[in-house]
Amino acid sequence: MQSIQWLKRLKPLLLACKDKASIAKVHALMLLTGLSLHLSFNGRLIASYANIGDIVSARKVFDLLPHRGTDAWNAMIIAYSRNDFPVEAVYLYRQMILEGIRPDSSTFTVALKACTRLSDLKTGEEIWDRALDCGYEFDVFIMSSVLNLYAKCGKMDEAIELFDMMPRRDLVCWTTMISGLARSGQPIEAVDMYRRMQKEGMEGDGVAVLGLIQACATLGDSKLGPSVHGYLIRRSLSMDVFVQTGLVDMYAKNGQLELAHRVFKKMPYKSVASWGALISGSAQNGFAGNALEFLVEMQSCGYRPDLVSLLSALLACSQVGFLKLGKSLHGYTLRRFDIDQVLGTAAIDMYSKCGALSWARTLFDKIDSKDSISWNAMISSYGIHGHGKEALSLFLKMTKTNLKPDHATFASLLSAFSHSGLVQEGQYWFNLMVSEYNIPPAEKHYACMVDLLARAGRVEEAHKLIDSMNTEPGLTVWVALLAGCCKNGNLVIGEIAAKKVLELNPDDLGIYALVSNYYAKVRKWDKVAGVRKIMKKTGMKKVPGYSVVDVKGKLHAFLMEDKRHNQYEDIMQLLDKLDHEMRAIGYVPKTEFVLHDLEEEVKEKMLSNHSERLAIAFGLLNTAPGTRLLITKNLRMCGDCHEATKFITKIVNREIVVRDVKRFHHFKNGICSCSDYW
DNA sequence: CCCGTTGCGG
Repeated sequence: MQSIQWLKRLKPLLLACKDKASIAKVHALMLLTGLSLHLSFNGRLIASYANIGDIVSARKVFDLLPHRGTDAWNAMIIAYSRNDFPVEAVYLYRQMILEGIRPDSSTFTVALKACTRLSDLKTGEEIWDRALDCGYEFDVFIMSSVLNLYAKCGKMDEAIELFDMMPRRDLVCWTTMISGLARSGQPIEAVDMYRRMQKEGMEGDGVAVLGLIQACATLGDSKLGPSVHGYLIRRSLSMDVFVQTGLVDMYAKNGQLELAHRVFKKMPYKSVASWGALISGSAQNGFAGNALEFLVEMQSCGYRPDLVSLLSALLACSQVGFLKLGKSLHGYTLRRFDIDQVLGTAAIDMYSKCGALSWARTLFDKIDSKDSISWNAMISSYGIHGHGKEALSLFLKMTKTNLKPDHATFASLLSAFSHSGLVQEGQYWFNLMVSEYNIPPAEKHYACMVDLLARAGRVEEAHKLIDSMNTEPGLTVWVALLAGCCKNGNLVIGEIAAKKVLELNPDDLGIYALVSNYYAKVRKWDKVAGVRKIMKKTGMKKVPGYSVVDVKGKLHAFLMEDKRHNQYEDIMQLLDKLDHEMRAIGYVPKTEFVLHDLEEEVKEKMLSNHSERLAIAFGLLNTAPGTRLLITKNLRMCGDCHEATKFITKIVNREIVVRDVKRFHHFKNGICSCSDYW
């Protein structure tokens, strides 16, 4: 009886222990009074050590116990599970079974959680079978763990089936289903699940609504998100760091960066993940500058950037061609984290997109444990630089390793062929992908092939390939076909492609620009007007085009008609001078690339005001003669600017490298490395 | 009686 009273008195004491010394003091007291023999008390001691992350001491207590009951085993399994040792947790569960200790509901729950962490469906099902044998058929704790196991292992259908069979469901089970659906790419079903829960008389808490928030983040619905946010406020649900970070992530993913920032600024306590959500959201929506500023701000606020934030920052560098910063970030990240494929792959991508293809290759050769993603990144790198042959030889090298080329590898390879106009190779490997590698061609593979054929002038063949598809051809293949028709002009097929593209209601202004260009090319002015009418409707993604030029390791960004720039006058003067010289050697402005109804002369003026031209002129003005220029554009390079740049390299005798959203263009002596396959 | 289950950024 006395020991129970001791237990009651020492329990809060033990829970309040924040360091090893104070736990050890209580431990010593227990040994002195003989309390250590009390089973449940030992469980608490193990838990206390586990709480402060001292797994070694926890295990020492466990090992020294003369009698180990279910509670002690549970405490040790929980200790492993909580401290990120799922393998050990599962191992201990197995040992417990072998030693004939009877597991209880808690044991199964925690062991299942550990399996979920490991994505080990097989062991999980085995544990669940035993739980059923032990009579825990209707235990909601075990059931929610099983639902979560299925959800995390990508078996959402099984989870739904199981969920529907349950006689009683608590809020945690509903929440598991809602966030499981949201994260497995079924956001609409997640929202439906929430509504179904409400209909059955259950109201969600903050955690459940967070599932809804995640659904909105993947749904990309700019109206549903704020309405869920409003619902959260109306019901005055707890807004902890998790929920608030979820909101930041949701707004950021939907491109509503101002709203994301507003929620973020109001957060009383921020976590590293909150910063990460903001940084990655900015980087992924093309706001590279903001992403990098947030990284700096994060550090000055005393937060240490973790791998996720750093990877997002690397992505931002590769978007704007910020080689200098990208390189130092890569170095910094390497020093802090183990070299792994994720970082390696991100860095390969960054180096190659910043124009340092050979550095990318050096890094690639240095990575010890390359996975197929590393190979794919390197193959794509050759592709965007227009080195189709090198991409192929690297691919062949990969087939000699024990890694199998997958659908993504072939997507990289085929796109490399299309950037280099290697039609025969493309057809050969496309066929082999299906017949030898048993990879069913997906939309992206067809898009590459259509692109390859159509741009090479084989528009009919491209159209036939689309007809042969087993699945409904989507937007990307029709856009590829139309782009080919735009280049080579094919009235019948171009008409079909343009119609299909419009039917699919793209939300990207760039695609409408392509349709408009096509109609302009075949002189169907009424259709051009029709497309422009659609473009004027709001609700479409308006990505402002900008170009960035690297001058002595410093970046300078230009928008179209950037008159605020302090060298604007000089830039315009230089462009004027170049314009005259260009015309003298055969340049004719391609005014069809201007999408407004204006006088020809005004259109020509607009062309020479494009951001890429301003960036080139600024670069020419501020670097020594002969210096290679590197320009990065966030959209496709304008066709007229592409033509003009060829002439400029001839006149100024410089190498100009432009990386647009699709690929690299190395301009030299009046020709471009893309052979006009842009 | 308690424990254990669901939730953030790549």
